[in-house]
Amino acid sequence: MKKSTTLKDIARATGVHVSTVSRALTPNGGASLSQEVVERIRKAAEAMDYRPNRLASGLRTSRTMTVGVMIPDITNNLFPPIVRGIEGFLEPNGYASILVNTDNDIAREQRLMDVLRERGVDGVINAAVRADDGQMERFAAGLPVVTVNRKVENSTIPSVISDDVGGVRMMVHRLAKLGHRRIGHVAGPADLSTGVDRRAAFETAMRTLGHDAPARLVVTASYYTEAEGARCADLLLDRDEGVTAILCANDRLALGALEALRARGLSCPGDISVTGFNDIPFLDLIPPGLTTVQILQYDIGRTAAEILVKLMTMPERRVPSTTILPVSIVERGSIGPVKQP
Amino acid sequence: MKKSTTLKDIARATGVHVSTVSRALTPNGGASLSQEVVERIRKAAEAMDYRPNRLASGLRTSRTMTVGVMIPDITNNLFPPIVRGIEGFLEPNGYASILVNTDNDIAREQRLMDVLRERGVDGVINAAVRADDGQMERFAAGLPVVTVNRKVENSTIPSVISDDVGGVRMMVHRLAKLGHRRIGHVAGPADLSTGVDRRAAFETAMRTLGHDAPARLVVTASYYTEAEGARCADLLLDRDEGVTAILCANDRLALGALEALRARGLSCPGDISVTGFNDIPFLDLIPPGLTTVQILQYDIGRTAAEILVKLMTMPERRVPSTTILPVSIVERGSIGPVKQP
DNA sequence: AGGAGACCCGCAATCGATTGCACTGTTACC
DNA sequence: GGTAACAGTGCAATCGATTGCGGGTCTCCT
Repeated sequence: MKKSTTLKDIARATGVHVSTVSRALTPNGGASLSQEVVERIRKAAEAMDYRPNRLASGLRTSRTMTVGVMIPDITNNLFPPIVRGIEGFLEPNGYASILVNTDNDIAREQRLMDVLRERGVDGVINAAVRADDGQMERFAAGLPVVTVNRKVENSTIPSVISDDVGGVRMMVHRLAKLGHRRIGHVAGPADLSTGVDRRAAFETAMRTLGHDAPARLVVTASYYTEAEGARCADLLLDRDEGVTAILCANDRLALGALEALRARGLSCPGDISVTGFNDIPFLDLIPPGLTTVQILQYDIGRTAAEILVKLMTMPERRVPSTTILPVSIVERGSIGPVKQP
Repeated sequence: MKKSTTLKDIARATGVHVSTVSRALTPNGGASLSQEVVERIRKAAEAMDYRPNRLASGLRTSRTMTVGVMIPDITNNLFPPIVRGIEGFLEPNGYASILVNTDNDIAREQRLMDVLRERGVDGVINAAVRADDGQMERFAAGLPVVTVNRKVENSTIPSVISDDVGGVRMMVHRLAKLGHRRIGHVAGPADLSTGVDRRAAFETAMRTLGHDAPARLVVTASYYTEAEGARCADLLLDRDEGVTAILCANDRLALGALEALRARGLSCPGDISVTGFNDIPFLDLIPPGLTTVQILQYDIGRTAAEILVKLMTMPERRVPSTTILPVSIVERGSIGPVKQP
C-alpha cells in the first residue's frame, strides 16, 4: 500500500513551504498568495493526485466533515428513503455519514453515541429517538443533533417530522365519510413520538366529529411490527365493540392487522376497513392495497440534513425547532363503506 | 461544546506521563506497567469519562477502525439486510462503517472511492461493483476490498456471493419437472456478475436438460428494475416463441414481468409461470407469491465483513478468493404446470 | 560489593494539516 | 531618502495518541 501524497510532498516538489501549499489549496486561503504560486501549487497537487488527509485536518480543526446517522433498523422499509434523503444533501456538501443501527435499544444507543463522539462527528441525525430520551437531550448539548421522523417531546432538539396530526385527522374524516363511527386505533409504542402524537390526534379527531373514542377502542402496540399489529387488532376485535374500521399508527401494524382479519375469516374492506401510515415502499403491491398516509420520506431526510448543516456551520443562526412536512392520503382498496348488517 | 478529556488530562490527574497513560489504556500495552499504576490510571480514565480520539490515533497508526460500505442504492430492498449483516460483524469488533450509494454510476463510484480514501478507511466492502470494474481492481491494490453479492470477473478481489449457478439450475429443473420446455429468461444487466453468471447458468441448465435455449428466449435487461422487467418480458412474449415460463434474474425483474403479464390479460401461473431471485423482503406478501431463489442476505454481508477484517488485520494470511453461500428455492404461487392447450 | 538484568516509566519524535506570528522585500508616500 | 504600509512566505506550535529508545531503580546472584 503506497502512501498517498501529502502537503509535504507537494512542498518539496514545488520548492515552497508546506504552509504555503496548505494556503494555496484551501479555497479562500489563496487570497494572500500570489496568483503564480497558487497556480503552480494547484497544478502540482493535481499532477500528484493529492488527496487531503481528513484525519489530520479534522484533528487540527476539530471539524471532520462527518455526521452520524442513527437509525433503529435499516432493514425496516421506512428508513432507507430517509437515509437516502440525508445522503442526498450531505454528500454533495462534502460530508460523509457513519450509519449505525440502534435496534431501539437504549443501551445500544448510548454506546453508539460514544462511538460517534470518538470519531469526532460534526453532528448527528437521529431517526431513532424515543419520545422521552434524556440522554439524547444531554448529548445534544455538546453536539448539533437533529431528529428526523420522530422527536423528543418537550425538547429543544430540532426535529423534522411529518404532519402526524393532519394525517390522522384526514384519515379519520375519510373513514367517517364512509360511514364509520366505531373506529378502532392500533396505537404506536408509547415511548415514540409518532405513537403518542398519532394517538392523541386520533382521539381529538374522533371527539371533534362527535364520535365515541373510549379507551377500549384503542390498543397500544409495544413495537412497530406486524406481529404486534396482529396482536393488537385481535385484542380490539375480541373486545367486540362493533368496530368497523381500524386505523393503525403505521403500515407495519396495519399489515399485521390485515393478517389478523384474514385469520378470523373477515374480509377487508368488506367487513372491516384498515388504514396505515407512512406508505412504505412495496405497499402498493400488497393486496388489498392499504389506504395510508403518505409521508415525504426522502424530503424529511433531506430537510433534516439541511438543518443539521446549518447548525454545524452557523451555530449562531437559529433554526426552526420543529419542521413539519405535509402528508397526503393515498386511497387504495383497504377501506370501504360500513358493512350494512 | 466542552472539549472531551484527553490522555494529557488523565496524565495530569494521575501524575504520570501521557505515554504511560496510553500504555495503561491499551489492552496489551499495560504489560510493561505495574498493576498498581494501570489500575489507578484505568480508574481515573473511567471517572473522567475518557474517550479516545480516533482521529488522533488513526493519524498516528494509520488504522482508523473505519470501513467504507459501497452500495448501489440503499432503497433497493436487497441491500439493507446485507448492510445489516456487515454491521452485525463490524460494530462488535470496533469498526464503524461509512455508507455510500453509487447509483451504479462509474464516475460516482470513483468519486466516492476518493472520499473513502481521504477518510483513511481501513478497508472497503463493495456491493456495487460491475463485472468489469478496472478501477476497483486498481483500488484494491492499495487497500483491502471485498465484494459482496457481486464480483469482478477474473479478478483477485475476494468476493462473497450466492450460488447463482446452483440457484438457477435448481429453478430450471423445478420448472422442467412441471413440464416447461420453452422457458424464457429475463437476464440481468450484462455488466453485473449476477447478470452474466445467472444467464450462463440458465443456458447451461437448459442444454443439460436437452431443451432449447436459443438466443431468442433470452432478453437482457439494462437495469434491475421493475420497468426493465416488464419491458423485457413484453419483448419475450412479442417474439411469440411459445414460452410457458419466464425465469427472471432477480425479483424486481420478476415483479415487472408479472406486471407485463397482467397488462396483457395473461394469468400467472395459469398461463405463464414466473420466477425470481433473491427473495427480497415483502416478496411473500405480493400476489401471486413469487417463487424465487432465496439467498442468505444477512450472511453474505456478515461473511464479507469477516473476510475483510481478516484481510485488514492479518494481511499475510490468505483468504478464499470466492466464497459461495448456499441458496434454496422458496416455492410460492407463481409457478404451475404447463397450460394444456 | 559490584555487576547484570529485569522492571517501570519518561522523553521526544511522529502522523498531516492548519494558522498566528514573524520576517523579507517592494511599493508608496511625504 | 527614509519610513510606513503591505504583500508574499516561512516558521513553528498545535491537535491527541502512539511507540522506539533510553534512563533510573530495585533485585538477585556471584
